[in-house]
Parts: sequence; structure tokens; C-alpha cells
Amino acid sequence: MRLSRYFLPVLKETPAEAQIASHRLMLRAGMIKQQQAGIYSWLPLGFKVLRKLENIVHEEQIRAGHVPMLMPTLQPADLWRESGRYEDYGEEMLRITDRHGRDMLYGPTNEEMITDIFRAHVSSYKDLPLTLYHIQWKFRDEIRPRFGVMRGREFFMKDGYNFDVDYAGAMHAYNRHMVSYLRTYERMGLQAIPMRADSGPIGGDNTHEFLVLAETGESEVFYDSAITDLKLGDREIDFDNWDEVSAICTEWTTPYARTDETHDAAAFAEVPQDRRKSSRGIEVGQIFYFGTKYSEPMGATVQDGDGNKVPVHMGSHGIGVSRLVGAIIEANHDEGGIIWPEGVTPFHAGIVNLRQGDAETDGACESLYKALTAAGLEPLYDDRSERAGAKFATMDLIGLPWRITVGPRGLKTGVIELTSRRTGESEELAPEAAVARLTEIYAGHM
RNA sequence: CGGGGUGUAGCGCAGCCUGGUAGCGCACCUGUUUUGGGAACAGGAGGUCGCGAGUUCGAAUCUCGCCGCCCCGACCA
Repeated sequence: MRLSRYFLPVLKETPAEAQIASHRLMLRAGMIKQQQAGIYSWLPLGFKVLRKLENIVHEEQIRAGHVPMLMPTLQPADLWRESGRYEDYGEEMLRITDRHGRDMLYGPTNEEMITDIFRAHVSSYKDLPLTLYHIQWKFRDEIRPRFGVMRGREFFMKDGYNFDVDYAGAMHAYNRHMVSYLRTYERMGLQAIPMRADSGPIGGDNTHEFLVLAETGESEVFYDSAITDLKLGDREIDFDNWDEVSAICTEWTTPYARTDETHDAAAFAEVPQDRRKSSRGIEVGQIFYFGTKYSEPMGATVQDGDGNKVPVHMGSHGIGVSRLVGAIIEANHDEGGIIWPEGVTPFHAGIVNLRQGDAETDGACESLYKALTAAGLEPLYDDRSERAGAKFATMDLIGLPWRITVGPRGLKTGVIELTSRRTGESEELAPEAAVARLTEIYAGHM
């Protein structure tokens, strides 16, 4: 993409309403525009990141054997009356009436609707296990939205629902989600720690939240630092292997890690002093097992091998996709701006032309642009007639992990400069060598 | 929803107390010079002063009502 043809309305000054880094930087980098309290337009750069995260979530869900679909944002109130939540949910639910006077709501979550779909089409244990998910906009009418997309009213979320014939099967689904979530966050360059959590209004017995450590997090968290050393890496995982999946969960849930809601001071005291940490955390996902809470009242049953109708065991599993954009920035920024992890960056590299209009530098930039594109990478070429400082500041702000600087000085000796946004380290090398380096760097992130 | 604040050009703000033709910086447009870390000069364009009533010869400014947004708290993916 050529910057001169893109839409990137960056701000030099910080809008007054933004308090925390991610909100400030998303506004300044032209990623979002607030339309109402807690409701945002996603401008091209923000939208690109959102889509990247969405793709990662899809890939990892499918890898774990889950099945994608899409449910509507507007739901009939009657479904929620069946589960009893229409009355229970309170003011947070946005209620709407259509022209015929029918009660509807903008979905804050989809347990009722997925259960309705399930009961209409599944009646045998032979069709189980099944996990369906979608990634869709949700609405919760928060009393006080804040922190930009981290706590908006409208938000983009992956929510998945498992259907199993018994408790053991549902627990495997629970574990499978935990492992696939760990993979998902790792690919996004995040360390998200699973912590035993409260079940809240969705209800259930067994639940973990995933928290990203960051100073601006809304929850206080307590953990054994041993957990932050854990990494899945590129190990192969057979998601159908109950023991293997369960063993990984044990690995991740054994070190102490809890939010203030479930914190147990006595148990925490048994963690060796030097590994006892407390911090703030941003919740970026949650998994629940809630058994037959919805299947029973809504009649989602299957016949088991003995011909008995039994309510299915369910769980629901969410990842806050739009919130993750903010969380990633909270965990990856400096005074100059955002620093995208390679796996989620909106463009793989920025090309800065230091002498726009000079035939030689223009030509060198063009051929670099073509070479990177041919290598399957997506560069953002700053071809504006701006001075060097302005171009550097823009690149730093929008946080592309790699910057290629092309100027007449280097071209005299046939080199360009490759700079890491994260470390600030630069290396002079031939254009072809830079393309090769970037291809190699991104090989593990495509 | 309780407490506090705020609304003036795209963004950041001054002006309001003490009523009298609406200002500054950045961004934008034109031109010249510049060109490896947010350039300089000159010229220019851009405003229902959140909305509605009221007081007044006259309201951005005073009064009343409403709305939006932000912060703290309670609440929350």
C-alpha cells in the first residue's frame, strides 16, 4: 500500500478523552474514531489489525476441531425468556422493539440461540461431540464505557459452544479450548495467563479467565512467576488426544494464578517468596463449563446409547477480539508509539523514502516495494512529500515492526537501512538482502 | 446511578469571572526556500461558540432546562 493513497489520519496531538496508552495510540495512529460512548468506527489501519486477529482466532479454532458459523446480532426476546435470562440480565442488555411490537435484543452473548439451533437439528449422541463458534459483534450497555476498545459497549468477540454427551466429554472440550486459546494468544505475541475465575452472570462451575499482564489492567492478579516461563512454542498438539490436552492444561494450571475475585491468600503464601508476584491484568478470554444450565430448560437433549433422552453438557468459550487490539498495544508500546508483534502487524514493513521526487530513491523504493510484494509480504510505502522526521515519526507511531529507510546517502554505496521498531537497531544492507531477511523473519508468522 | 468536570475551526486550547464585531498553536490550501528524526517565511480558507428557552439595546460570556462527552466510585468480556 502506498501511503499517499491510503487513509491514515494520524494525530500529532493527543485527544483529551484518552487516558490510557492503547486508547491514546489507537486514536493518534488513526485506527479508530469514537462515534458514541463505547462505540467506535474501525478506520483502515485498525480494521486491518482486527481482521488479522480474527483470522488467527479462526485458524486456531479450526485447528482444534471447532466449526465456524455466524449468528445474527439481533435476537428474539422469547429465546431469552426460555432460559430466564431476559429478566435476569438487567440494564446491560440493550432491548429493542420492532414495528410489530415484538421484543428483541442486541445480543450480549449467544447461549440461547446456539442451544435453539442445536435442539432443532441434533438428537443423537452419535452427532457429538460438537463445538460451534462464531465471531460476531456484541453489545453490552455498560454503565460507563472507558479505555477505548478495551471496554466498549459494542465489541467484537469470538464465542464458541461445546455440546457433549457427558461431563467427561465436556471437560475435554474445556481443556481443548484452554490449549487452543494458549496457542492463539502466543501467535498474537501475547502472554495470557489462565486464572481460576468467578463465573459471573453466565453461570457455571468451572471457569478460567485469560489475563494479559499490563499496568492498566482492570483486575488485580496474583501469580507464581513460574507460569510466565511456560511456552507452547511450535509443539504439535493432537486435540483429539484427551490425555495430551489434559496434561498441557495441568502444566498451565498448576502454578498459582488467580484474580482478586478468587484469590486465596493462604495458598498464595505457599508459593516461594521470590516467585510471588502481583500485577494488573487485562482479561482477554474466558472459558466456562456450565453443564445443563441451558440445555435442560430449553430442551436440548440427545438420545444416549440406551435410548434415554439426556440434556447435553455444554460450555461456552469467549475471546474478546476487539479488546485484544487494545491489550496488545498495552503490552507493546513505547513513548514513540505502538510496537506490533510480527504476528498481528497491519503491514509487514514500512518503506521510508527520504528524498521523494528524486529519480534514484523513488526507483529504489518502487523496486523494493515490488520485491517485498512478490515475496508475499505487505509493505506500507511512505511516498508522501514529507520530510524525513515526519515520516519516521509516523512509522514509529503506527508501529510496524520493521522499517526500511531509503535515501540518496545509502544508495551511493548500494545499501538501504533495515531498522527494528522494537530495539531501534539498524543494519545497512543491499535491498535484496533486506527482502530475504524479512521473508525469513515472517516465515513463522504467515 | 451517586460525586466531579467539560462542550468555542479537523485536533489541542484561550476568551466567560467583569456582556460590546470570536482568538492562538497544530493540521489544511497557494507560493518560495528547505530536505537522514514531526522545517522556515509570506499569503489564505475554515465557526449554528452543544441544543432550547429567558434576561438585555446587545449573550460564547448572565439565568433556567435539556443533551453529549470525560474522570472517580459502584458494575463489567
